[in-house]
Amino acid sequence: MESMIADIRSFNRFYTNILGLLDQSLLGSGYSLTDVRVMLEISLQPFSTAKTLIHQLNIDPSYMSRIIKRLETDGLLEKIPSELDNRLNNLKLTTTGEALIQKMDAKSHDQMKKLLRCLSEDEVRTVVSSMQLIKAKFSEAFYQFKIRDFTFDDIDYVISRHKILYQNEYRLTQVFSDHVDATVNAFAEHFNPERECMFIAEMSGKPVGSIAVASMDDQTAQLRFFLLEPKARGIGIGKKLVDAALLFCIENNYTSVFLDTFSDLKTARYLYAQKGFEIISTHANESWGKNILEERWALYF
Amino acid sequence: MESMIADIRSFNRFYTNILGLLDQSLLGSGYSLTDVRVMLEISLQPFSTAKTLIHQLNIDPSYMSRIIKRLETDGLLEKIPSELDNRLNNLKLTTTGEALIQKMDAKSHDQMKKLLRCLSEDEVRTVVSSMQLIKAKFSEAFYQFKIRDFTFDDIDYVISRHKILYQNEYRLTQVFSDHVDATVNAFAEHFNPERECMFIAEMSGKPVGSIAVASMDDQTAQLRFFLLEPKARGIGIGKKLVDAALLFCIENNYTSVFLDTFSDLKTARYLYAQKGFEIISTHANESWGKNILEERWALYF
DNA sequence: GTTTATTACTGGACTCAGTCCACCATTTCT
DNA sequence: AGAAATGGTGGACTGAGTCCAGTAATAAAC
Repeated sequence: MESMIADIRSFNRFYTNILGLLDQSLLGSGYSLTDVRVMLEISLQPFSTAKTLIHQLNIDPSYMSRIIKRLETDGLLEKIPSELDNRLNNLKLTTTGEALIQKMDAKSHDQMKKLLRCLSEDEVRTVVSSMQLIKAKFSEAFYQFKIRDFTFDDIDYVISRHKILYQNEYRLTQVFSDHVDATVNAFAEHFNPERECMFIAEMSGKPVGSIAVASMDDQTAQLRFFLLEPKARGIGIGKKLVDAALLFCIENNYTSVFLDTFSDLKTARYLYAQKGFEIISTHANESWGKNILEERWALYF
Repeated sequence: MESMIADIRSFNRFYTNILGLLDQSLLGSGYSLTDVRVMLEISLQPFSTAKTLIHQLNIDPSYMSRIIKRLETDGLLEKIPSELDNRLNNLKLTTTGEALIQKMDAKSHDQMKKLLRCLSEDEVRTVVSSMQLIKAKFSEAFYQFKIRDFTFDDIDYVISRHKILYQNEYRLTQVFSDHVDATVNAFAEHFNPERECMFIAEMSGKPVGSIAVASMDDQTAQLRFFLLEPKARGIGIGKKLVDAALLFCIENNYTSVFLDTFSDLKTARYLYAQKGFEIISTHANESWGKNILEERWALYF
């Protein structure tokens, strides 16, 4: 065991060097790693506020204020005063900002591609699966998360976090809040344990996410209330939640599942696409906030 | 391929966080990561000079000067004026300095151990082997390795690195150093290119390892001077060196090969056993250091 | 054997990233 | 309504690291 720990520490030193070399791609852009992380986060979740970024990226509030100010004067992002709370400013990259992020992302992607040019596709595949194993085990070691059935005590969590996270991240209106209140409560009230389910993701004993399967008819299920706390993102929990829900659908002989989401939720949309979902209809919904493009995704087993 | 690159980059972001958390073990020590890297390097290679550190760790000369000065006034290292060149100062950690490094190393080790406590030994084993795979493939991608015949210019490298590495890693005495000096020089002097060979492993053009085949008689060869720099370990180069040496033995009609090693060299011993070597005799040798159990391994074709 | 160039190192002045603290405006709690 | 909490901001500061201009010692050139 001792020698394995030494091996892991040796890998850490090795990988520190690798990451150091890779970070040099940002050099010369005039923006620090932190600046880029901020822009990336805003790009992934438009209508973030300074607050959410401070927590997600673990940056000093004062420093964040300065970064945002600088990026704003550089024309890379714009502040949109929140209608719900005058202290808040929703943040959104300008087209210039998006373009810069895209350019950096492409550059970093190319750099990695170039690095891997001397490895065969099969070799890269083994590397990727090794990385996934490490990520999974380390997430487990660091955070201890699990997915469990919900209890009625979780309803409050699901409602309040849904409201807060969506409001903060996507600047949705009170109409959306009321909608969440109503639908979650209705779901819980008419809950049919034979045909429906709700799962809660826990990280170190605290709920950090949710997903539900609601029965539409004998053949058709709907995924609902899919939520993941920012701090729990990017370690495969979202995927596991969706997997658990889809497994439930298959086991219960549903032949199709659909879900409603909107175009800003990029990570979630990527996950749906990966699972085989396809967009079957879209429509603008202005009552939940400005410029919301609702989408209905469906998957047929 | 594109999505695999995305996966790798996702792993990089994840692992950046992990490493960030781990680095916090240094916090509160009053020394920066750079300070520690400097001390570690001096600890591994005593009598380094500022010059060598500047190149090895890629630190600004002026900054290095300041770091050294600070560590000196803190009583962690001492400057020993070089007798050959008055501009040079040889650097050596004081016992306080060594103790500090040891303490930090132990702390870092414990931290990792604690982190892994919720994983089974088997799980850790899979993590370690995944890491080794990544290290091997990335090393291949980042650095270019090759194994080549030695030239007489390599003799100095083989002697000096043998001394330094064995002294650092196994606390061997001056007697061992002298022995290396004598045997390597003797080998080079009486070198018979028809029946003997020495291979050098190179990483990005710099020697990182060696192995030699010495002729004992028509039938019997001896493996000698097997060495691999720490940074080049764990990526299959040692195996390649031994393979090259054994191939040479077979091609030159030797019927047996033997080698002398000692019981502390666990990784090397594992490699020998894998190749079919067996221990044919052991004896304690106290003149090279404390508690050295010498072993003679042999392989018959 | 003196001049010139190079090397190893050093100190001053500076930049840049990030932190700490005090403060304001707004919102929430009671 | 008043107290407490929240989101955000600017001033002053620290600490890491860089740039440049030296100095002393050594090596090379003529």
